[in-house]
Amino acid sequence: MKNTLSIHWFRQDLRLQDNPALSQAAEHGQVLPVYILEQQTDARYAMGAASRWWLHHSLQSLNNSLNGQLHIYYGDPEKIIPILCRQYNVQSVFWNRCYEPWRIQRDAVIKNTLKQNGVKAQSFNGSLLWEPWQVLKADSSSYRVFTPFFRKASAQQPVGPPLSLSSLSLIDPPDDALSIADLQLLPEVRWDNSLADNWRIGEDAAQSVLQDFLQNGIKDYKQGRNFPIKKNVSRLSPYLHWGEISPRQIWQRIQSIELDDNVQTFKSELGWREFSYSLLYHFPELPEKNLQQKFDAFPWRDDPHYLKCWQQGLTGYPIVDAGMRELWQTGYMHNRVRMIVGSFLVKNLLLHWHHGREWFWDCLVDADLASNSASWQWIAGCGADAAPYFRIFNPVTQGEKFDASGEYTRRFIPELSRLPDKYLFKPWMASEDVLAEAGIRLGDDYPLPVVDLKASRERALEAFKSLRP
DNA sequence: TGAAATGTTGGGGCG
DNA sequence: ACGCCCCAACATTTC
Repeated sequence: MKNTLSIHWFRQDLRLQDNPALSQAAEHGQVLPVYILEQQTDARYAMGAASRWWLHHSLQSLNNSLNGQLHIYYGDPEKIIPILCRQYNVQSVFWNRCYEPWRIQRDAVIKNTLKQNGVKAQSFNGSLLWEPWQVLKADSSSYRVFTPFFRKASAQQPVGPPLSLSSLSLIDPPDDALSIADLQLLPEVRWDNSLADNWRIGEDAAQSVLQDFLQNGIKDYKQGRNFPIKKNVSRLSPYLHWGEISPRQIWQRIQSIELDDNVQTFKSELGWREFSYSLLYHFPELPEKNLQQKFDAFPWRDDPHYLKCWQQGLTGYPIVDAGMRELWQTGYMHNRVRMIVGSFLVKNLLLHWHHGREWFWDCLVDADLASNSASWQWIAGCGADAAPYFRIFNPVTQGEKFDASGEYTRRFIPELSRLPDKYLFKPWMASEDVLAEAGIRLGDDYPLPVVDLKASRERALEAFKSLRP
């Protein structure tokens, strides 16, 4: 082994296996493994509370895998990394690329600084199957429609095999180094117990979640993924976001399974993640600006009461409220239900998709700038390849169709647990007798509908019509 | 990766 | 037997 020292700068790649930058650092010699909690001045990009909670545990797990030798810092990487390089006489700095616009700019500055200081700086692809500049149309412009994007991407040279890490020779952190606890990532008011019940965090956990999905979930993925009570979704999104698993590791494992409709559908879901990153890269304003400009004139309402009802799961529509409470309690929401609550916020309540983006950003353990922004634009109808605006989900029908047994809804809305299936998704239709029998006083134990479905649907369609010239 | 309105068809009850 | 109506079931159109 050569007698050199490299920094591996951990970011959204909190794993040891299939980590291109880390493997490279390890091959160069000794490694200084660094995590920097960034001082984020732009509130739009500051981590949400659920993300901070996950990060705390993910760092714990990573630090354990590194024999407690992870170097923890807090502050501005532009300053910290050059200082570390001088302090430890570091020859090279390696990291895996991130694609948030502010990070792309910032990383470029750091790379320049390091090169000027005579330090080698090199970045790698550790988070995507295809980087945004690798999937372009014939005229070098980027795709705005998913299907051709995914077709083009899939036709590219096959995703390479994951890298393995042979041996790591690490540098001990100094005695006065920060601990993970010093980062104060956990909430002061300890609301996180219900999150902890739902997740195992870290690289090993990610592999076992994948293993379980491949053994059980994927068999009926195409159909089963629509039913929030079934265990057909992978729940890999937070692990992917934090890089506890790489998409390449998942892709490779899938290749060994017989390619049927279920596998194809799951692959295309990984494709949607890639598509979101491509959109964010080529349209850096994706988190803010409507991709379809005509939506700039959309007459959104401003109604804090509506918003609060939605956030707290008190809209009076059980499938919507169940989803919002699942989000609050577990840091996650089943994808089908995300579409239902999204449609409800943007269409029935006529509130700006930015409100949904912000709430999800704060509550989701898989909060991801690319996926979150692209998905809210999709459901709002203003995005790329979006759901047409007039596609408005009916929360009663959706509940009856996708949670027919009511198990999901009753799990998160226990006050409705004794209401018969027939009225579970429309409690306001139940007679006084039925409600009394179920022990429910509507408007008291559970809210009356915050808006009328038919009227709010028509209001949304009117609002949409106003955009047409 | 909708839902509602509207249109069409065909079986069966009934005068 | 026949026409008429009703309506479920399905298909198409519209938002």
